[in-house]
Amino acid sequence: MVKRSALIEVAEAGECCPSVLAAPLHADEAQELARGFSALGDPVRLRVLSMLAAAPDGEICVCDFVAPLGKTQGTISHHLKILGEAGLVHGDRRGKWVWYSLDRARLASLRGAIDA
Amino acid sequence: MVKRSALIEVAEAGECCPSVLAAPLHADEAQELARGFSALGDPVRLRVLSMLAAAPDGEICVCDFVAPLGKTQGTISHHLKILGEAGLVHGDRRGKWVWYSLDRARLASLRGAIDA
DNA sequence: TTGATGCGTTGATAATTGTCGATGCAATGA
DNA sequence: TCATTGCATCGACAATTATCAACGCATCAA
Repeated sequence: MVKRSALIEVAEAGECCPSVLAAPLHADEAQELARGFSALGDPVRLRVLSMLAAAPDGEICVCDFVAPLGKTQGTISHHLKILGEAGLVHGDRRGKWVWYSLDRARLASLRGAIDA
Repeated sequence: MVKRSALIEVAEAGECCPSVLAAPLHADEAQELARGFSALGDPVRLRVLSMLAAAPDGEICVCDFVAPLGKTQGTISHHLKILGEAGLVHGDRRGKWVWYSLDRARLASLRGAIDA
């Protein structure tokens, strides 16, 4: 797909961001949205997001999710990967640690899809 | 539930409806929210909701989902049940037909859970 | 260099889920 | 009454998923 200017992309917002309430969704649009909402459809991942939202510095390292969520490190890593693939979080490696932060714009995008 | 001013409702947001962004979610709150978002995490169900949102009369009978969505009647019924259990749709039987309608308040509630 | 620590990945397993075909039930009309 | 139609449910199956233990890799400190 050809990359165009940001302005044009914004002007095409109605085309790029499908909405559940605006008009009947096509199969591919629904597939894309469903991927996003599926990422929200797990209690562990919702708690990850809420912890990130409440973090004073806006970021939390993987090791600090383990104890509060009561899951093994491998499981936490698995959920962070799913959230990352959905564009909801981003990881930043600094030395031994990887700090994750919330992508509020992506969350707002999903919210917009079910907005009146 | 008593209706109060918007300011007070904002102040009490953490008590009445769990929010992902307000404060770290507890396991049971996350479980409840995850059930809602899981219902949104399937392309067929999203298309059901979008069809209902676009329906002129605000309701559609089960048989009218089958052809557009390309699924069997049993499968459609299955998805409608999941949406119903999540509180997102309601069915109303009239004679042989069951007419489903969208619960916009419930959808707004889920939207509010990921609202800034 | 060696040992320890944080993190991602892999393999395995149990549970859940999406789908279909078949069946059963209720309501309608002949 | 009987046949038909619309819908929910059941049984079965394949695919996905959540979880853990174990492993490998990278980084840091001694």
